[in-house]
Amino acid sequence: MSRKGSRTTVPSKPDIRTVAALAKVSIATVSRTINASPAVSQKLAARVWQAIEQLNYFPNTHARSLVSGRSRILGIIVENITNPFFPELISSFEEIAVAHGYEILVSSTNSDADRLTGCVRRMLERKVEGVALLTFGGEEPVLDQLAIHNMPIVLAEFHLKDPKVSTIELDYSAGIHAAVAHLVELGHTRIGFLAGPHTLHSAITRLNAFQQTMRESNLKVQKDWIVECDHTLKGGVAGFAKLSALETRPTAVICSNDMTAIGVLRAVYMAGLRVPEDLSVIGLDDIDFAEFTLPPLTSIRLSRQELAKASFDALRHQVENSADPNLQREFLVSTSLVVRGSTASPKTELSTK
Amino acid sequence: MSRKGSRTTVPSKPDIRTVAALAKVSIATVSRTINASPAVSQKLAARVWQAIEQLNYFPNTHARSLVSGRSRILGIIVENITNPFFPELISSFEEIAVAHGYEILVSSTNSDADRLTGCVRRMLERKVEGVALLTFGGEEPVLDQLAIHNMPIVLAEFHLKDPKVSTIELDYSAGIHAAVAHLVELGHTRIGFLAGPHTLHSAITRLNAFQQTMRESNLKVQKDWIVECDHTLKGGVAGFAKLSALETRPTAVICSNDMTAIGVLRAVYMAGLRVPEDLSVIGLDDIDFAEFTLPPLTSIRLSRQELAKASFDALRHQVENSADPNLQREFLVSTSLVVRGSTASPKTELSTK
DNA sequence: GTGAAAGCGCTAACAA
DNA sequence: TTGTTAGCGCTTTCAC
Repeated sequence: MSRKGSRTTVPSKPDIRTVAALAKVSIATVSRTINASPAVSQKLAARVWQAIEQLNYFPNTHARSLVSGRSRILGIIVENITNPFFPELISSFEEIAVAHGYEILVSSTNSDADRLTGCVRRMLERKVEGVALLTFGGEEPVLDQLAIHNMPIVLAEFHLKDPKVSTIELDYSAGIHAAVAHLVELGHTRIGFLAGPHTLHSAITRLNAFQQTMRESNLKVQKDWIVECDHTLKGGVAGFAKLSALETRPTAVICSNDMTAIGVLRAVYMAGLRVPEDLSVIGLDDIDFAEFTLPPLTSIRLSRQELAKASFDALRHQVENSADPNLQREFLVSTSLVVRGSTASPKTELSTK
Repeated sequence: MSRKGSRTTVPSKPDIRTVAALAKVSIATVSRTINASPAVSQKLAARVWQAIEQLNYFPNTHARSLVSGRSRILGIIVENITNPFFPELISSFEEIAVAHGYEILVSSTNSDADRLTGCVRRMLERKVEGVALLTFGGEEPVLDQLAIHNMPIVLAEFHLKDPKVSTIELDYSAGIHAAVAHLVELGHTRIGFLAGPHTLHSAITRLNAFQQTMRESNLKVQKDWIVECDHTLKGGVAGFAKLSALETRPTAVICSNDMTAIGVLRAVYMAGLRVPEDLSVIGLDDIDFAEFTLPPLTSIRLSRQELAKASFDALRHQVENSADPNLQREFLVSTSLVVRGSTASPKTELSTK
């Protein structure tokens, strides 16, 4: 059977040997040209490129991956693509990856362990070269699976003594410090915290950073001023409901993420109260939306660009230096406060209630 | 050279022949078992599955794709992943695709022709089996490229006489009719429209649907009540600025998408005015956020689930029935009005100004 | 029902 | 420098 079984002369999908034939060189030379091997003479390279143009040829990545063992695909698994924080993160990650010749495979787990397992499985099947596990929690079930396959991974806020695992540490203290200081300066002493789900590392770290900061600032935080929400808009609404049922309420609240904060904004409004007059609220993440809420949300900024860049760099380092004995790396992404309109001095009558 | 070059006995990546050896069958039988070919006896199939479990084996998709010519990857290209409409759409699409054994490749073009070209190129290289081009405009430059490769595609609001191209028609009239009727009922007669960029099909269709509806409702729309924005939050702010500079202003405005509407909400607030008292605003898309804006946004719902499902179905139909002479299909996704708090009767003094 | 063997399109030795 | 060739891991005839 002949290799090229096309029945017509229609511009059928060109093949490396179609190119070779047209350029009158061997397929090896075509391969070398494509891969920018220095061992090709200018003359032949030119002929090859011309043939490539003419045929509108491009290599089959599956064949390439199969033989080279390298797919040039990176996986990125996020917690919830519906939280704008993540699309912004993915967008940055994609941009950097594509610029470096990598393709990305995106998946969202919605904090569902089964979905996560499925994602990882599919990524393993597709032979991704590394995975950025940006779920901020719940990654334990797949860690072994990934380790078996010796897969480079990067985790946020989760340390592992494995040379293939890099960590991105998020330093919330700077931002949270600034947030508390900002509130104190405005005259607040009763500051609450709407936490994220305790299953998320990020939620715990954020809460801890808050408590630590409050201690350092000699501010007491009443137990019921800390309420666990779920990082969603609805969760913020529910969180505020709990807070407003209290005898002594906080005059300001810091939220574990912006979605929660936006939910609070909404709930306060529905309760006939006003932000920031009746309650100051501060978010965390500083998603693009934060600037467009009513009132504009004061938020602790966590740079998606930095996080994406750190993730990519960690992965790339591991992928491209797999000989290096000490691959594990640690990155630090910091936070800072962006003051907008959702914070103000507490009303006197309320603050003494 | 021996085929299995592993230097150790460490659980190295199992291969189809590792499985075959362990199950004491041929690799063909393993392949048949995996692919659920009926021509395998229960007995052998059981042995094979056991070996697969034991080795924690799964097939190499690149090898599979290479030989079968099918990658089981679908591409989805959206306009702007930063607009929550799209993550919601992608999320649905992914869910459906994964449930049917497909992987997806996501890309966002940001309405940049070069980026689009790059996306398509990469998808072609990865041998996707179909592409959902949900950019709502600007897809012309890549249509030929895709046609050359005989790629099944699905387009929104853009018809093409090509058997490999399906179209999803979005019926805005239902929703826009309802929106205008709602405003009229509230007493509005001066209704403006903040359009999307004229480079987007969806923007044009939406504007046309609005104008048509206004005509049918015997409502005059002043030329400068229609202002072109860009479907972003900032664009909405800018759009309102233009509107408020007018001599005679509309008392209500329908926006081409929710992002624009949310921008308007913000701009009105900054101008010291109020929604809906001073201006009624209606969005389009009904993204999840719409329910959480202040006031909650009245919006024309465009179901992401329906759109995702129609896109997937169109693609799947074409991919799996490529013998069918009449592959081209057309889907219709409808819209409906969701009334919330951003619309009310116009203030008398303003409406007579 | 099962197996042997021929490639899918490409890269990377190895030869020349 | 360039070409020849042996596979990468799998599916799929074609014999048995």
